[in-house]
Amino acid sequence: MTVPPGRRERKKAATRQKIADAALRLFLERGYDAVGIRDVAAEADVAVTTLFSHFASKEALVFEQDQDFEQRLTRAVTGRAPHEPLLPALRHEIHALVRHCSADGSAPIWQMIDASPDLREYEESMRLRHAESLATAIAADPGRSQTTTACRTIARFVIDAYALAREAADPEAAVDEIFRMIEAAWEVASPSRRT
Amino acid sequence: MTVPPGRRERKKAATRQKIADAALRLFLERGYDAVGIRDVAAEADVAVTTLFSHFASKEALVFEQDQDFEQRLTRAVTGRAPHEPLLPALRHEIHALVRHCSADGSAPIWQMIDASPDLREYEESMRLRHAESLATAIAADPGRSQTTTACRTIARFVIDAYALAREAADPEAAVDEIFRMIEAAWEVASPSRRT
DNA sequence: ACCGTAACACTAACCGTTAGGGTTTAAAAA
DNA sequence: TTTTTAAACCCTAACGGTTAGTGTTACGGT
Repeated sequence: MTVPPGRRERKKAATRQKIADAALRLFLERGYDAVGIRDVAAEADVAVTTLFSHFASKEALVFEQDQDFEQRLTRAVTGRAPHEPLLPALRHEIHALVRHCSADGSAPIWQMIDASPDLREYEESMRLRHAESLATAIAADPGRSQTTTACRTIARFVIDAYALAREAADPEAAVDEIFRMIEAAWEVASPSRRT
Repeated sequence: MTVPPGRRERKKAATRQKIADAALRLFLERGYDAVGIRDVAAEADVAVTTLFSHFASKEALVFEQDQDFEQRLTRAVTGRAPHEPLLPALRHEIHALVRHCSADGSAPIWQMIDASPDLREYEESMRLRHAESLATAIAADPGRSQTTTACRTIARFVIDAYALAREAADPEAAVDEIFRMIEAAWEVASPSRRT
């Protein structure tokens, strides 16, 4: 699996990128709704069926770069220092993600997403999937004694923090505010510390 | 507005009901995906355009009875006894809602929903809307000093409780467990009580 | 050199949804 | 009552995302 990728895989990746680039360009130029799948395919000079073999849906074209969101979250859990507490690590990661989406040169993209109900809905159900894998990561954390339900709950709360902070007037402050609430929730879910 | 509804409105309501009934019958018989909009319209003996003048989408046909979900939540907040605490009232309501969906004769419906990604996605974005109006209701509660962000956060958490409990092995116990966490989160969001 | 198959193309369709335009009929205005 | 308005309905046709069916090309392993 670590062999240098052959010409075939490179071509495939190039095609995928070509499609994603064409899509993003057209979407930003004319607006998401005003661009059809057939337009994107034509711009990228591929067949419609090819486009759909690379992307599962029109919405997926927009969230192409966002696959690492899930990884970053789970790694914030699994890849942290031995005795580093869980929630501050997650808070730090959410901070970074919020900053990445609001300050970056990717601002017009998020503007477009916020303007389209389809895209917002798609994003939300992405987040739900992310919450599930985050819950799994949390549940697998060594030395935990929380129930499965508690882990899934906290995972959802963390995803909520991201979603709510993005819409807040001061996103960074909102992350901190919500995480204070999450920490409290996490505390009472720990059967280890009795009052 | 309290006048007896005229013939016109009665006919309209009857048509709507006829469509909803036909849809549910076909969906349960053949499965949601296997039934097309044109099938439903034919079964209800109306035109496709008529169907869409009563229901915004195919998914909406399934959640027809579920419009009061939103109202029940906001009323649990706005319509409770003067000094009754907020969260126990919400917990009680969520308990009722969870019971209603899992025990009832509506079990096959929820089975169908859980089996269809489209329907799950639709439900989730419904819940988001519900969370928003719940947040508004909470923010409008007299004697509150929480921030807008805190109110929206708690509203989301409550909706999460519903969603997570429905998927848990013991839904009722899950509601209680999650609400313990929500209560803790709500506590730290209150600037009124200093440690 | 050869074969299996992954990547891509083309056509044609399916399905949810909407626009356009027309008919009936309940209800409000005259 | 008569007239007028408009809501509810119907039909046809289409649009746009998505998929099935069927080939064709060319890379990669043998």
